[in-house]
Amino acid sequence: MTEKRYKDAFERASDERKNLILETATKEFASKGYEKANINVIAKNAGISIGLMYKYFSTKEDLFITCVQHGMNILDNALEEIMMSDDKLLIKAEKLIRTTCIHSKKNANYIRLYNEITSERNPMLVKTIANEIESSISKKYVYSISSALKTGDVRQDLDPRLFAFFLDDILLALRFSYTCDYYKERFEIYTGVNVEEMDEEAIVSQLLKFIESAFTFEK
Amino acid sequence: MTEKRYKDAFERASDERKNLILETATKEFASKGYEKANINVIAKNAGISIGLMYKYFSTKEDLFITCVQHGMNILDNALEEIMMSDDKLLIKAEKLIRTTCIHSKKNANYIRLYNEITSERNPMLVKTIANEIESSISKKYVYSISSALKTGDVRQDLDPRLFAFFLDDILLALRFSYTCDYYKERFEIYTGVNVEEMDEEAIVSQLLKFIESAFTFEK
Amino acid sequence: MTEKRYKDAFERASDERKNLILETATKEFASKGYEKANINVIAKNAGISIGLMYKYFSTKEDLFITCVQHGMNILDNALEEIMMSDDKLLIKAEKLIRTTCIHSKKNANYIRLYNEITSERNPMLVKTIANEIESSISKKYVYSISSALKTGDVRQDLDPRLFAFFLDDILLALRFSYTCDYYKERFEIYTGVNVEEMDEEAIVSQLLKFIESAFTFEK
Amino acid sequence: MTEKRYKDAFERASDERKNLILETATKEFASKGYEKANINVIAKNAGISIGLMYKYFSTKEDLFITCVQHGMNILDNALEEIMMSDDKLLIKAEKLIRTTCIHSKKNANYIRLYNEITSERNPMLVKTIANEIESSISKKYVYSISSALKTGDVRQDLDPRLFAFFLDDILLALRFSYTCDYYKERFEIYTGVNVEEMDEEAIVSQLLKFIESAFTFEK
DNA sequence: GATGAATGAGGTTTCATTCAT
DNA sequence: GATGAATGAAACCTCATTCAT
Repeated sequence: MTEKRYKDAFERASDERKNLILETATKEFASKGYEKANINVIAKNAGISIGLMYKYFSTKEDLFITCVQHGMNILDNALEEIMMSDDKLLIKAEKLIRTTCIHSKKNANYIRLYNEITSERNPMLVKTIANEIESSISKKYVYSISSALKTGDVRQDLDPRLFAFFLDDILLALRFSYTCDYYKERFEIYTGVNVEEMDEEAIVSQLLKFIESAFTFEK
Repeated sequence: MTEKRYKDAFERASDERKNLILETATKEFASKGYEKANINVIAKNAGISIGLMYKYFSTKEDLFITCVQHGMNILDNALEEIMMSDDKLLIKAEKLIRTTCIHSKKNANYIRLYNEITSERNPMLVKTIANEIESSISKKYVYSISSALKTGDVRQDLDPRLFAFFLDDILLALRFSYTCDYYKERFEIYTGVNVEEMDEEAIVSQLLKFIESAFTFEK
Repeated sequence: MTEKRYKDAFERASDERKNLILETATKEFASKGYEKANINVIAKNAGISIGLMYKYFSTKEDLFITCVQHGMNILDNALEEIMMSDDKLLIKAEKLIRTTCIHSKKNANYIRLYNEITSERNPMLVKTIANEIESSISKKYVYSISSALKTGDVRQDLDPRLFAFFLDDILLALRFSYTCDYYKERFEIYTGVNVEEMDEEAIVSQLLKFIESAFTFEK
Repeated sequence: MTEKRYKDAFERASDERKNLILETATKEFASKGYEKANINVIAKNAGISIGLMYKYFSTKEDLFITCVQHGMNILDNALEEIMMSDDKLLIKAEKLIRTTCIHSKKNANYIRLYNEITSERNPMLVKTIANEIESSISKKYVYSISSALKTGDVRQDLDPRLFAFFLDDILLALRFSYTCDYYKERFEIYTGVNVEEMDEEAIVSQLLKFIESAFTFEK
């Protein structure tokens, strides 16, 4: 489903090499940003020649996109299990929040790439990437909420798609708050505490309250 | 309070010129991104020489920051009135949502700059900017929620700062959904409808439900 | 005799202003070098507008040359008295050395300009400046040595002009050693001591020996 | 011992190319001066792209310093043989003078760079370069004079380091007189004759007299 | 498959000088 | 006499991409 942006030669490379290249590139893109990241530097740090790099990826953009897709898969797998379970919505929500926190800390660089993509201007590219990244997750959200609607576990006057959207807005901001300098500072400004020093339980419990009420209350 | 990033010469320029420069620059930054924006092009489009541009701003970065600050002031003013009123929290929330929608459409380019800043890597700069942008708004939120806490208008077990944070997360995503290509696509993926074609009332009413419940429900 | 490189308007300015401009400019040229010195900065530091600066001097070069000429006059006056006295050559030499040391410390910036001129590439300009600077001094040297030749105070087989040249070579190096970073370091490398910390008497006495022998010994 | 200012890639280039680049650059620096020299022009004249130039040298400054070091090595080699011989001091002196004249004519551009360095303002850089250039030569001088002191070939009351300094002052001025416009003019003003047309023997014999006396005479 | 030398367009920034007021 | 806003050419340096080996 996701369009591949690497050449066949990359597929033929050893897993070790593939991972090394992707990790090295992700690190560079995450720390410098797309424009300032340097493909020649990435190649050197990954221990391959620039020529070989271009045997693997046609352009800088393709390398970047491949990194993004790779990160997206990791996130998707982490959520897959949670969302496909038979748990009630609020149980899922709690798992979702905890997983979001843990995953964001562990895969900080991929989240940073995600934020980077977010300000990309190439409309065609953006459309493609957004679909690759968001479709899968949004479907899981909407599916779970719709199921809860049918079982009467949530208020009946909610629009599942918009509520899924609002929910993800908060989780998205949380992810960025754990990983991107600007959002980290924003988090501290709002809460008065540095994310890294904040008690994770406080976030979980408060956010759970916020969501639980939002989804279940009905006048 | 916000540190100025323009030179005295810029202050001495006519209001007309100041606005033209800021608007031209904002347009360029918003459409190309910081790195790809071209100062020479901005100067030409603003009808001044590049030399004069550098009499007004020491660096490309300073010009960018000044644009961001300018956009932030506009947003801040728009919210000032709402947040400082005596309205109850939910009335404020409704006004807030509507204003966010309207303002985002009208000042799309400034919101785009905001998103751009968000992926900046210079930690010092980011810290400064984040404070300039977020402090004022966050204080308004927290103040309003805290007031509502005292008057008993909202549930007593909420943490005003975290709830303010969650609230702004959604409004932030909404702003970006109106203005940035990636978020536009994301919005459509979630809701099935293009933001520009969506009935604004649907957003307002659903988001209001979401917020109202989140803030007022208590087991 | 020295061609003036300032405009009439400069002459009409008050002495205070003239001195301030020349000193400010000399300082800038001495510390940054001709190319990197900034006329706009000089004007600002001298408390006049750049427009007025150009009413006083047609070009940056003219301002520079005027500074050089000014410094040269100061040096020339310091030597005038010594060289025109009736003292014997070696007495003159001693006074010359001492004066060179003192003057160099006091007028460091002018000496630095002198060194700067020395690497100028405009052949016409160089010719003019060299004549303005060197003619007067060289004549004094040659005259003094020639006199000493006639009175039999020095060896009869010396060429007064070449010996004057050799003598000035050393004094020139001494001047630069007191004022220019490179020559300061060179001095320390040769002598093992920083010029500023060296006992001036050591220099005087050794150089006097050097010169005395050179001029008076004959097989 | 001298710190290298070129990148590894430069070392890997062919000797022919290395020489061509250094000579082309030296020519440009010598004729225009450091500031006005144009790297793009140097690259073009050396027949390589500007990009490759920057693969060889990180900055304009590094290219310049490398040229200076290269010139210094040539000079150092020329003096090595003379100074390390068993000749008596005055024999060495004669060879030194002749070699200085010949070398200066043949390597005029390198001497010009030397003069250029002399007015550099970066104190750190100047210190480094001065040591790279002067240490080797000064040691040779001081060693030779000290030896002569022990064998009783020179006056016993001289300070070998200061006398070495005075000696080099004159040779330095001679080098510049052969190569730099300003010093050429100065030479002519002092001697009445253009350096290029002057009988080299006159210089050698007079300077030898000057030095011989200075070093051997004792009251 | 793998290398890395080579390219060159393009962008930020500086500053001497002009000129209308 | 005095101002300072305005100009714009020019230079250093970066880096994605190619291609011969």
